[in-house]
Formats: sequence, C-alpha cells, structure tokens
Amino acid sequence: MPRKSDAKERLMNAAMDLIWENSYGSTSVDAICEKAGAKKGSFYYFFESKSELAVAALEADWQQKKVRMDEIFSASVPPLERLRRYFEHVYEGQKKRHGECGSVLGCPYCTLGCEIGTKDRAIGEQVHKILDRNARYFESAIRDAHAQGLISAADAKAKARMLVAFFRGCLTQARIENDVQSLRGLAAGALELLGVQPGKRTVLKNPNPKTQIDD
Amino acid sequence: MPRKSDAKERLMNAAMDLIWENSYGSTSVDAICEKAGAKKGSFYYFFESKSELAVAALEADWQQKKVRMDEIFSASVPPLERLRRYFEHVYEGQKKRHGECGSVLGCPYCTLGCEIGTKDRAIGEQVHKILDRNARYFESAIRDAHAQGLISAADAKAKARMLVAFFRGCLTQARIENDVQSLRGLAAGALELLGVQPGKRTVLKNPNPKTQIDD
DNA sequence: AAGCGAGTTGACTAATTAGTAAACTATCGG
DNA sequence: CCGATAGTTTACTAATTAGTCAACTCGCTT
Repeated sequence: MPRKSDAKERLMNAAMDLIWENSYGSTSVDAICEKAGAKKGSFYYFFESKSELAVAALEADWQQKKVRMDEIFSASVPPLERLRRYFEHVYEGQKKRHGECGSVLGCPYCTLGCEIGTKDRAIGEQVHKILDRNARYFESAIRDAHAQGLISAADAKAKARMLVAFFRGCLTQARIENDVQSLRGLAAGALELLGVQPGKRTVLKNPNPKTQIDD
Repeated sequence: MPRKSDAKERLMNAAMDLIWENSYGSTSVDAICEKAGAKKGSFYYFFESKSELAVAALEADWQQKKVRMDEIFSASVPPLERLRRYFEHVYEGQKKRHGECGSVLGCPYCTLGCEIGTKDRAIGEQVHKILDRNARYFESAIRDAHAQGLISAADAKAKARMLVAFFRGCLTQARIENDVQSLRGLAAGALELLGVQPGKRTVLKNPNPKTQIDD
C-alpha cells in the first residue's frame, strides 16, 4: 500500500475548527481545504460531501476527547471529584480557545446540532449520539455519588439529564455572551444543583485522602 | 402619506419562521421573500441587508412575546407559580410548533445567537440583549420567592442565571433530540433546582387560594 | 385631475457555492 | 524498473447567493 497521507485528518481537523469557531453554514468547502492545505479534489477523494465530512470530523473529535474523559471520570476518583475535575477541564479548554481566537466557543456538538440537526439528519443523529455518550459519564458519577451517600439522587438518569442541561446551557450562554468568566462557577453551580451541602463542597476542593482511593 | 403596507411585517415574520425552523445560514433572502410573498426589491427597500432584517425581526418577535411575559410574570401571581406557568406556556408552545412542522425548535434566540453571534456582531448583541431582558423576569420571580421564604436564594441574580442556564439547556437539548416530552418536566426540574421542598411543590400544582392574591 | 411619495417590480450582476472529472504523480511491492 | 495503488492537481460546471437599480403603480392630498 503505497503513499500514506494525513490529508484526511487535516481536513477533519480544519473542518471542526472552522465549524466550531464560525458555523456549519458559513464554513465553505473551499475554506476547509485552504485551512487544511489541500485541494478540493482531495476533499472529494476522501469524503462524499460536506455533510459526510462533518459526521466523520465529529466522530474523530469525540474519539480524541474520549481519552481525556475516561481519565477524568476514572472510577478510582471520588464521584463528585470527577465532576469537579471535568468542569475545571472544560473551563480551562474554553479559556485557552478564547485566548487563541478571541471568542468563547461553547460546546461544538450543541452548536452544530442546534444549527442543522433538524435539516441534516446524518449530522443530527451523529451529534445526538455523541452527546449521549458524553452524558453517560455524568450519569455514572451521579449514581456512584448517590451510592456513597454523597448526594440524594434515586433517579440517577434524571439527575444526570438535569445536570447536563445546566452544563450545556452554561456553555451556550458563554458562547452567546462571549464570557468565559461565567464558566468558572460551573463546578459550584453543579454541586448546588446536585444538592451537595456547602460544607461538603470545601472538602472537594482539598480532597480528603480517605475518600481518594488512588489516582 | 399614501399607500400603507404590511410587507415589512410579513418579511420579518417569514424570516423568524425560516431562521427558527432551519438556520440563519441556510435561510436565503430569496426564500424569505417567497414565504412573505414579496419581491427582493421590496426586501431591500425595507432592510439594508439580511443581517439588519434579522436584528429587526428579533426585536419584533420579542416585543410580541413580551406581552405574554408581562402577563405570566405579573406581580399579582405568586412567584413560583409565575415560573410554573411560564414553563407550562413554553412547553405548550413547543408542542404546538412541533405538531406544525415536525420538529422541536427550542429557543430561537439561543439557536441564532449560537450560530452567528461570534461572526455577526449586530445580531449577537441583539440576541444578548433579548436574552437579558428575558432573564430579568426569572430574577425578579426568584427574588420575590426568596423574600416570601419560599426558597433560599440570597443571591437572586446568580440563582436566576443558574435557572436560565438549565432552562435554555433543556430547550437546546429538546431541539437536538427533537423530543418535546423532555420539556414536560421543565417546571419540576426548575423547582428541584431552586430547592423547593417536594411537599410544597404539590401546593403549586393546585394553588392554595390563600397564597393566590388575584389573577 | 395632477402629482407626489410610499411601495413594487423584474431583470440584472458579480461573487461564491458544492461538486465533478480526467490527467497527473509519488511510492512501494515485485 | 515496472505497474498498481493511493493520493493530488487543475480546470471546470451549474446553481445559488446577496445585493442593485431604474422603471413602474397605486392611492392620497391638494
């Protein structure tokens, strides 16, 4: 098998970048090609259409993020600490991106799904699938927290849906207001939503070694 | 002043409809004109650009909704009841729209702001402004609820931001999942988020005449 | 009935769009 | 070094896009 190429990856990365920063509708195939340093012929060699590229780019993007997710939501970390770390991670990511491009970009899946989920079924379903996979991490952390008596959440699935709605709502808001600061309170807001006693919250900021199994 | 026309209103309504149902990027001026039954010349007689039309259409849309908001959030209604009614109103609206076009459309301001808020400053600021005006209703209801000892929310502004993030997150989610049912639990979720005792929630479903001042 | 001003029309441009197709080239196994 | 495989390039089309413009028409006022 001669001649390997990373043009496909470059195209997917460029697409995610441009779509996230701007929007699907205002991102042209030409722009994606230019950013990726590829010609349009190459684009259509790897992908059937702009829509198909978006689906592939979403999947690749998630697979990249999944590595970090598995680490942050490791069962070896106390459940509420998992959430705190994830929100911290998200805040840092948003801050970094804001520094780079001057805009808070929020959740790429939500933004894209919102924009064309109703029109382009393939993209809509892909976004839905990824957001579902993302939500499962919350659900399992909440279930564990309940089992350990840290919170009261008999219906972990429902609680997770609430938390996820809040979390994504904050990201959407941050994008619209272009305000990264409001995301600093993400973890605190989440714990409040989960009904964690304010006293127990400080424990999480300086984790108690007894509840920390390993890392 | 001869010859009055409602073409301007028709254009704004058509624009809101199409942008809400699809997206700003995928809504062409031609499509707006066709839906409004107007020719492109008329469009550019009333508006300088597509972007300017969007700003005007957003304002008109909000002014329409504001009437209902003032009624629902009337100070004569008990504060938590205001919220319950508003969420009920939103749910009914989303359900109706879903029946008409087969899609749950969520919040038009969020969707549009998310899509092009970073690119088109005029639209971004207009969306921001309207969302702010909308959030103030929540804030005042929460402040009143706190004053009446119904909830504990020393910082009403912060609590309102939380509630609003949750609320808009639910709408975004509903659009992405095209699921109107998940919005039925909006009021219950909001009360849970606000820390209203489950016992007191039933009171709200069959309002106690003593707390209901007038209607 | 004249004429003015608000609104309408349709034909136009120039740019951008997604997508095509065929010729080309680099690389590797044999 | 040959030829197949994998990827690249360029030039193209056909449609759609936002926006322009000058001529038009309707209805009200005087």
